[in-house]
This record gives sequence, structure tokens and C-alpha cells, in this order.
Amino acid sequence: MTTIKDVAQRAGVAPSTVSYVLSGSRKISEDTRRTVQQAIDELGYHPRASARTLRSTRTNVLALALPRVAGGYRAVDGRFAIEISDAARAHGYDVLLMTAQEGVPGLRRIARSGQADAAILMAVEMDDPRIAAMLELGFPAALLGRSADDAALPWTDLDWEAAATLAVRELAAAGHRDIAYLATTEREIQAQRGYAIRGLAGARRAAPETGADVRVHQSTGDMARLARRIGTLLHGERPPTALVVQHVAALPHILAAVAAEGLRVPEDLAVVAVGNLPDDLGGQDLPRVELPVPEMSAAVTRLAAEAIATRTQGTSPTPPGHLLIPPAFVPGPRIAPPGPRAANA
Amino acid sequence: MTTIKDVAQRAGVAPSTVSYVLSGSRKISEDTRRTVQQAIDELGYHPRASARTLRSTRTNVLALALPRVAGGYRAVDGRFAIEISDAARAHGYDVLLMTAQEGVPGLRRIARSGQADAAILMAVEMDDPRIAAMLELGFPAALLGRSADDAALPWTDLDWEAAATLAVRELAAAGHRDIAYLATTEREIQAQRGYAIRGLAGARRAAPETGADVRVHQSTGDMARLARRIGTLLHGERPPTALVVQHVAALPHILAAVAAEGLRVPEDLAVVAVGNLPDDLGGQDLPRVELPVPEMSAAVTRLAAEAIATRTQGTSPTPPGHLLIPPAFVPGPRIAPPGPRAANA
DNA sequence: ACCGGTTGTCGAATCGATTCGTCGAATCGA
DNA sequence: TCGATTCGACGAATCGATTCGACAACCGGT
Repeated sequence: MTTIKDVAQRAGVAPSTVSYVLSGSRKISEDTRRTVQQAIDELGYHPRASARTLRSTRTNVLALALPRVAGGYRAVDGRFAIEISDAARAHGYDVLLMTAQEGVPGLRRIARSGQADAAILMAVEMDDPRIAAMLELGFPAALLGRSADDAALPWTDLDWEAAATLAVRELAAAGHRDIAYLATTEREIQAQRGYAIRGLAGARRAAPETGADVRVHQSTGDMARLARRIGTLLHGERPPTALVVQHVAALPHILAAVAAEGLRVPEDLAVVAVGNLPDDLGGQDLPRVELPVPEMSAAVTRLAAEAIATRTQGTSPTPPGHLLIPPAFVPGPRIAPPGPRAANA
Repeated sequence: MTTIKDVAQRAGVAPSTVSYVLSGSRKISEDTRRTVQQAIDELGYHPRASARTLRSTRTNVLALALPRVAGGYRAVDGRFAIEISDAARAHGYDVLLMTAQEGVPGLRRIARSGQADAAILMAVEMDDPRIAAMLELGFPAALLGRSADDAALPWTDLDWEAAATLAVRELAAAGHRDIAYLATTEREIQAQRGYAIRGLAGARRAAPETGADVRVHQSTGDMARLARRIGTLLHGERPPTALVVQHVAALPHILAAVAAEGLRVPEDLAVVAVGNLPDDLGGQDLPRVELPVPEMSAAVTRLAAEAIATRTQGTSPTPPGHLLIPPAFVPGPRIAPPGPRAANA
């Protein structure tokens, strides 16, 4: 293994000089700079991360806490991981992966052993124990998702409340008056996931705002029950002419259930999604309010980097930054107006 | 930050004694062991990873190289990342995430700066430049997927050739004589992905072995073209009574296209998948040859750990271990025999 | 010719844990 | 009681990079 001494020897200078060439923190004559650089290139020298970290107490690593796998694996989390990793590199950081299985003890271990400079917490819950742990440890952190106490740590999130409202508003604008809102699963709602709770709230708020009749239903992970539930909600009196789906992971099932009821999308039932479409949707595209994965990833990474910087400066009174991302509507295929079924009802 | 000195002081012993309590590499009296342990607990002491690494040249970190995002993001890769991360923890390792965007230079940087003890390479291609880089760097590595030169580094993979053959054989056993095999996309095949090439080979080998007429088709990422291609392949002379799909990511599209042709699954067309089903499949379950994600993750992690151990021992002549996992057939809904269409043809 | 001020480089201390050699105290046999 | 042996803990060197104080060499001004 080549060290800074090897480089120094080859270039005929002191190790400290090599260090200054690398960091640029002191003036070095152009001559020696070139000699040293050449020695570095010839030897293929890279500073040892451990030695650097030991001295400077900076790792240039972000810990990324992936969500709990309770409700199974969510495809979008993998995308977040990749996007965040690339964003981190752009800020000069590497990413250390932590699964939720390790939980708070895992984060504590990483923080105290100094393996990362900050943590990014995914799938934050309204009352998330990891937040208290980060504060107690004095460890910089940024949240992907908004918790109940949103002043404690920097966070970014889609404005789920606005997203739900927006979806309903678009349907109302197309003439729909009877709208069903299929929220996330009961499990997610009971777990107090922020996106679940706020989506629900946005859906409820949409009714008075648009004047439409918005009936809100919770979804379920049990696909057989979900199909039955959809059958029921489509056959009440004054059946809905439009459906908003926040439980996007189940969209294929849901569309299949709708088809099984003999309804065509969008002629008989307009469907709008809130959140990321699953990779594959039977060739169907839907109008939707999208989850801005790249923006959120970039934002949470930037917030983490800022949290590190401000801690280093000891500027504690600065309130942590936030970024509530406004929802954007992707028209996709134009929303159909209420179909013949509406006339029947 | 609490250091080993703080612990030593509190316990009234020398720092080296604390170190020996932690590592157990020398005999320590029960009395002092307890005193030291108590001090550690009270202070919540964790050894600094950087100091430890500097001294021992071991990081207890595995670098995980995620695949290139060329063909978009594949959901199964996220699952692998999580499974591998958990498996790594079980071996005492953390996982450093690297996206394909960083490529070989990224791996070189990690190896030379000593940020990881070994690398796990995902989505290995038949002729993968990363392999040469690892060998040149003398950096331990394990492959998820089998390359052309499979003696250079340890690897694990599903036996894709056997998997494809198995799927055809099961259909043949159910009485099917005219079978279509929809392989992976042209793009993957041209990129010389091992699973694509070997699946294709297995499908071709299945014809003579089973005596069935197996027609092999390549898939495409363009869903409109894919639908047309499926239409064509279903309407040749002697149309197939069964379909094997290796391009599982497109399954929802494919099933939709089949339905659009007026065919019911499985009554008119038996469908068997090779690989992991997408999270959601419109409520449909299919018989399939599964991709054993947990086994593969555990195996590749074990191989990486072994590669580290053998390098440390300097036992270079030991050939790297392999693990070719035999395919398993998951019956799911029983395969339907050839339907009325077969009689027509 | 001498002196204050730059400029560019060097040497040494430092970060925190590990590990080897050493050394005092306890134990045992003769 | 004394020397040999074992047991348990200590001190110091070490890993590789960073950083601060020091210090030559050079420059211009009086």
C-alpha cells in the first residue's frame, strides 16, 4: 500500500508538503506542486480514509436508514436509495446502508463509532423514535418524510395533503361530482405514517373545497379483501364516477378489480393516482400526482450536508431547514368526464 | 467524544487493558473485566472505527456495486441490496453503497482509500470490466451473477439455463407441445448479460430434450412493440398453447396483451414465469421458476467474507468458491393442459 | 550592510485503538 | 526461604494523514 511518505520520498519533499498539495490549504510553489502531483499519479496514490478521518473527525459518509420491511418491500425505496447515493456523491459523500432491522441501536452504533457524519432517515413516522435518538446523540440528520415534530430536524417531503386535494380538484374540474378516494392501507394509517395521515386529511379537505362528494376508503394489503372492498364501493347508491388511488402499489390489483366489475377505465370510471406508478401497469398510463423522487433525494441530501456544516460551525441556534415540495399534476391521458353510469345513478 | 482513555481512567486501568477486554485476545482477571465493562456501559463507549481501521487495516465494510440504470430501475435490485445488507451485518460487516454511475473508477477509489474490505458486484456481465479492475487491484470481491470467466472470482448465480429448461419441461409434462419462450429484452441480450444469454441457451436446449416445439422470441422494453410482437407470435400457424416469460418485469403488459387477443390465462394459454414476479400482478398468481433472492444474497455475502479471510491468510492458490443455485419450480396454480385452441390448430 | 517582511517548505505533535515486550506480584515446589 | 514459573496489567511504539509553529531563503527599502 502506498502512503503519503512514499509519495513524499519520490517527489523529494516532506509528507506535509504532499498533504498541502492535496488540500490546497497552504501556498505551494508551482514547481513542487507539479512534481508532487506527478508522483501521486505515478503511484496511483489515494489517501487512506481511516487516517484522514482519525485526524479530522470527518468521514465523508452519510448513513442511509432504509425503512422497515413490515409491509413488504416497496420498490420506490430502492429508487430513493440509488438517487440519494448519486446525490451524495455529488456532495462528496459516500453512503452507508442501514436496514430498518438494525433500528435505533444500529444508528447509535454508527454515530458513536464515527462511521458517518450524518444520517438520512427514510420512511419517517409521525412519532419516530429515531428522531429522539439523533437529537440525544447530537448527530446531524435529515428526514425523508415529515414527522409530527417538524421543527426538531431538517426534513423534506411531498406535500401529501395538497397532493390528495389536487387529485380530487382535477377530477372535479373535469366534471366529476361523485369521487371515491382509496387511501393507503389501514396498517400504514395505524402506524401513523406521515404520508398516510396527511393524504387522508387532504382527501377529506377536498370535499368542502370542491363541492364534490368525496368518499374516503382505506385500503388493505390483503388483495382478496381489497377486491371485495372495491366491488362494494363501486356499487353503493350514487356510485362514484371517479377514483383516486393513493395505494399505488396495489394499482394493478385495483384496476383488475375494476375491470372485473365490468367497468372500463376511463370511460366508466376515471382513475387518478397519487404517488409513483408501479414500474409496470399492464400498458396503462394514468393521470397522476407524482412523487418527485429525484427532487426529494437531492433535497434530503443537501439538508444532511448542511446539517453537518452547521454543526461543525457550532451554529446551533439556526433552525433546521425544511422543504415541503408542492405536488405536480401529470395529465397523462386526459381525464374523461363522467360517463353514462353517472346518468344512470 | 469518549475514547478508550476515558474508559481506562474511569475503570482505573491502562488503555491497553480496556482494549484487551474488548478483543479478548489476552487473559484478563474477572474483576477488572467487570470493572472495565461497567465503565464502558456507563459511558456508552464505542471504539472509533477510523482508529481501529488505521491500526488493523480492516474496515468491516463491504462495498456493494449496484447495477447500471440503463434499462431503468429494476425493483428486484433494491431487494437484493436490503437482503445483502442484512446478511452482511450477520457477518459483522456494514455495507457501502455504490451506484453503477461511479463505475470502475469508483471501485478503485474505495479500494485504494481503504474504505472497504471487499466488493460485491451486482448484475455482472459476461465480460465485465470491473472483474479485471478487482484482480488488478488485488481487491477481494464476490459476484452476483456469473461472468464468462467464472474461475477468476467467486460468484453465485441462479442456474438460468436449467431454469429455462425446467419451465419448458413442466409445460411439456402437462401435455403442451407448442411452446413459446419469451426471453429477456434485446438490449439485455446484446449487453451480454449472463442471465439473458444463459436463459436463451436453456430455452433452446429444452426443445430437443422435451420433444416439444419451442419457439424462442426476444422481448423489448418498448411496450407498444411488445404487444404487437405478442399478437404476432400468438397467431402463427400452430399457435402455442403455452408461454414461458423470462422478461418478468413486463408481465403485466404481456398478460394485458394476451387478454387483448381474446385469450384467457390459463384456459387458452398456459403461462409460466422465469424469475421474480413483479410485486403486483393484478391479483394473478402464476406458476414459476423463482429467483432465490435470499439464498443468493446470503451466498454472495459469505463468498465475500471468505475472500477477505483467504486474502488475509495469504492463501492465494485456493481457487475461489462458486455457488450455482439449481432452479426450483413453484407450482402456484396448477398448469392447465392444452386448451381447445390446440384442437383448432 | 542591515533589517522587517514574505514565501515556501520542513519537522513534530496529534487523532484513538491495537499489540508486543516487559515487569511486578502471586504461586508453587524443593 | 528461595528461585522458578505463571498470571495479569502496564507502557510505548505504531498505523497514515493533517496542521501548526518554526525557519531558511529571498526581497526591497533605508
